[in-house]
Amino acid sequence: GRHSRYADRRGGSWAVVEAIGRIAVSKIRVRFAPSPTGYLHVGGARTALYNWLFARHENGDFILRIEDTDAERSTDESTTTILEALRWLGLDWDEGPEVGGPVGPYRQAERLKLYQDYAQRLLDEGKAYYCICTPEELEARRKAALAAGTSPKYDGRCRVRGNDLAGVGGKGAAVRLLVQEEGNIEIADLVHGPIRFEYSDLDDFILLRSDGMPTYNFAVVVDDVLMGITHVIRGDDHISNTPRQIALYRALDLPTAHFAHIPMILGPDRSRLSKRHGATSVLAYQQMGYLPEAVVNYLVRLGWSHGDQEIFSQEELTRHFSLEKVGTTPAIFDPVKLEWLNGQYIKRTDPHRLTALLRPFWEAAGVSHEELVGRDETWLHQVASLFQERARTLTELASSSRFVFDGKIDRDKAVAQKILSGEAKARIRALLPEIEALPTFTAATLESLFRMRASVLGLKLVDLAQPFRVALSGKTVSPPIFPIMELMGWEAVRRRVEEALEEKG
RNA sequence: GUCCCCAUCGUCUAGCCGGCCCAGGACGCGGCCCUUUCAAGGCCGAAACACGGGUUCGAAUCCCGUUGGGGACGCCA
Repeated sequence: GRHSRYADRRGGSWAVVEAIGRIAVSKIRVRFAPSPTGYLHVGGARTALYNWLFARHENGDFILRIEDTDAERSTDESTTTILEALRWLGLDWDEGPEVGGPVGPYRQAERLKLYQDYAQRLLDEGKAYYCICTPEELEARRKAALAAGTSPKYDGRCRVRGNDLAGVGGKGAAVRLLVQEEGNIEIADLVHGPIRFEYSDLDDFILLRSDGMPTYNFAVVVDDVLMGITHVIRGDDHISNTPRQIALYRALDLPTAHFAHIPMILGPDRSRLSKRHGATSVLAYQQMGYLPEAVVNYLVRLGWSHGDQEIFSQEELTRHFSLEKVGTTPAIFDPVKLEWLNGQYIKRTDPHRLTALLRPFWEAAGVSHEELVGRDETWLHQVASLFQERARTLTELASSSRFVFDGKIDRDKAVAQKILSGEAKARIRALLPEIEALPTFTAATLESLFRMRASVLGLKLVDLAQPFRVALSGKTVSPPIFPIMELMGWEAVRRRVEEALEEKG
């Protein structure tokens, strides 16, 4: 069974025995292994999320590994950003950068010796060989093959030469795996079911580049083995890498991990999600005023479902998540539904947290820092809660509630002209002294005054309230105006209204 | 060119070890209700089993093929 797999594994290799000795043998172990060549995008985030949920559900370990073997493109800044995004989403890792762990280091660039040792072992056993073809030659041959409409596989020309170190020198040569020609490889994929490949479709792929750096496929297998990874959960686009990796497990004589390939997330044009499809960076959603739990909830439902349920708490997610319920169909990222979900989460957020989250967004919307710190907490909560029902993002909430503070307002000129003209202005002027004469300035007293005047004038309440709304907020869209007026206070209300009345047009 | 994956409303999906499905939920869209506006909420509506063959008393569900989409084939990951 799955829980005794480590016992089999112990015979495999000295390093494995050593590494595995340091971790619990019956635990599920999964990993998320981004390459630090950019920000964390929503596709990667969902892969991380599924790994994390699987680990939490199974009471296993979630490991973070940085795949930075491409020195050209990897940056520390990128690593930092990815870690930040994962933290923001609440995906904490049990082992990895910054937290350490028993089978580290967790950055591939710091594990080069390990890969070289394993490559040497394969070389010694005659399962790998040196290749002295230059990248330029290979590139030219590949292009020619593609242009000719034939298979661009490596032809194995260096294979026959043998590992004559005197001739090759080892230096400057790449190391390739000698792939057998007969037989097949079957992936027992936990999402797709069995997938079968022929060895003959594979070529002798490179393990170590001529500069000694490992390639992706090689480093992944060495690390997954040494880190005791039991389940590899990753994107569909890795299916065709899997037979290569399994060939490597076999050459190394080690039991393979379980694989689960999840379908990719596509753009609206059904092609791979990319920058031209708009915001794909996880942290961009933070900046646009999304709640991490909304993003998580949206992402988890892209490819996974639990009956008719749409909204899940984190506890429900870890309780219900299972790979069996992950679908096989690629999903299109729909920002509109994300926005809806975010609105749902904003509505459910308690005012304390909401207010805390809102501060930077209010400042970004033009509320001064002084104004913000000058207001007491309860007042801020009231403003936040008055607007929280109708906002879909924190940005939207902040900008629509900005006018309640003593900041400038952006009056919608067209609307203002229409609503604040003629008779409406006269009504506002007539009402101001009456409001001032009110014994108390509260939402309740304001509303009853407005209702009374409306009935005397033979108008609807809205006809009287609407001009005030526009005068105060600059827009027709806002929460109930009387509570807002109460929060603003009589002085601010009068000043705003008078400013609006003086405006031309 | 070779290999692989996928195929239910516009989108996310339920159903898929066959009958409970003339296909359910959600977003979005349209309408109505509620309402001082906008939202939120409630109710109603339009909207899908890619196509063709089988197997079967019976298929969205199983099999084959076609078409369409996607991925991989790198000294990128």
